[in-house]
Amino acid sequence: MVGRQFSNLSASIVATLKERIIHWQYPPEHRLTEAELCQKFGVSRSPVREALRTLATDGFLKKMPNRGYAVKQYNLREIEELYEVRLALELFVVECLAKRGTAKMDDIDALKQTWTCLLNGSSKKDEELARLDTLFHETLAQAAGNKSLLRQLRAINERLLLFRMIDFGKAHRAESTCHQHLEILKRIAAKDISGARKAMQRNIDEGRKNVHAAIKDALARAYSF
Amino acid sequence: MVGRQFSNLSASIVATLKERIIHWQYPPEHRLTEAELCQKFGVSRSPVREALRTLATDGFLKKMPNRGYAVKQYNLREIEELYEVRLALELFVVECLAKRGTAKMDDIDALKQTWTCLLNGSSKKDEELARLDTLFHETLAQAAGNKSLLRQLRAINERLLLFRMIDFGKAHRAESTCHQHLEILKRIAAKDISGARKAMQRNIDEGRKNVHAAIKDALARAYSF
DNA sequence: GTACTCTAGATTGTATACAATCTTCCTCGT
DNA sequence: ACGAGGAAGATTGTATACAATCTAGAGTAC
Repeated sequence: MVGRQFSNLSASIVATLKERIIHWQYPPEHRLTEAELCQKFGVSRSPVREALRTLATDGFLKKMPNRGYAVKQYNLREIEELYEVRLALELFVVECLAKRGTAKMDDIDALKQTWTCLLNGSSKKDEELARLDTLFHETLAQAAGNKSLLRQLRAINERLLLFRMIDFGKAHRAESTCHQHLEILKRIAAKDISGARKAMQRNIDEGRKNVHAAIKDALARAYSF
Repeated sequence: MVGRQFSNLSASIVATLKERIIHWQYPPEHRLTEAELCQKFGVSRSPVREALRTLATDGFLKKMPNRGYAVKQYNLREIEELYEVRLALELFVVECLAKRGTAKMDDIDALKQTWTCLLNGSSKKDEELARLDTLFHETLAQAAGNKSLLRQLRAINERLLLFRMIDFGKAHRAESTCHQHLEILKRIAAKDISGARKAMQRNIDEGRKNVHAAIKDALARAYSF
């Protein structure tokens, strides 16, 4: 939270808690009550209530009637579902882009450059790589020009970040991701719709498979408190 | 709001306002302030605040900093975007169903029966038809077994209801909708993936086109106060 | 030992009061 | 006539108090 300022306490609390949840600083199913957070943040219940409500609708917390909120523990099935929604949206995105052809190609050229560099040695840290990967997919969505779709994709990616960060801990992932991303860009430029879709599907499916394993690691780690 | 009970005032206010907005009982861009709603509903600011916030994140209201909230007026582009997201999600749904084949076919058989009946004369009122159409698409999504996707689709459809109700005012739409829906079901049953996708695309595209015209009607009507 | 009841605490839902900020419009000076 | 400045009102953000409901655990009867 260094540097960033928020207009109200509620937004600040949302950002702080989201950050903590994404970095696994709470055990799964950890309970959060209004009173407790009021104390810790030194504010009244009003902003805390708003923050909890927001986090629940965003899928980071779940509400337990009369028992407060708890950090939502996604199970394998739910994560698969999120990946499926992502797949549905992103297949549509690459189809749009491949159809359209040359419009807005400057963004896409920039992506090509970034990921070519990444392939040629310039290694990055895990978290940075996860960030660039997210940026890749969101840039494509942005180029497709549908703000509503972009917003939904961002919401999903934010939730999946919890697991993707673990995924990118594996070094070998970096190289294959580069190849996959460049393949997607190539197919789009060539207006090869079905090829672009298949390339995107491969990319997302590999992520999904790796996350499968990563989740087990993560859960093991999380429960080892 | 007859019959339905809500656990808290906030939920009740959300439902009431949503209903009113969907039925065009507010002029576009109509402003809603906390104080005003407190008076009208006879409650305090706390539940009203929560309700307004919820409606804003659901896309029914937009927040204007320091100037309260206003009924969101969607422009053509934004509606197109919502239709695109719907298309992306629903193409994925029919692809899943067509791949899977026979599982969960009881739901789909029920749909086939409903829409065959509708084709053979049993005419319905506009609002009922819009409801059945929504149900058709949501049943397919449910059959695909992805709760997250279903939730997103519902959120989108709820917003589009504002325009779809006008669309279904046209009588000729009913018959062609029946044919399209039955075609989709047939292709799914035949495991014809690309055929099912195309049929779904035709169905959604026709809706989109009609809504284009409907919006102009709606806006003309709404602004004629 | 088990099941039932009742109470104390926990927790949220709602109302209200106060503070801070922004908007708007009026006034005053040029 | 026109723009700057300021004051009153509108509006939200935050804190706090009270009410209602649910949970959980202790104690008791059998």
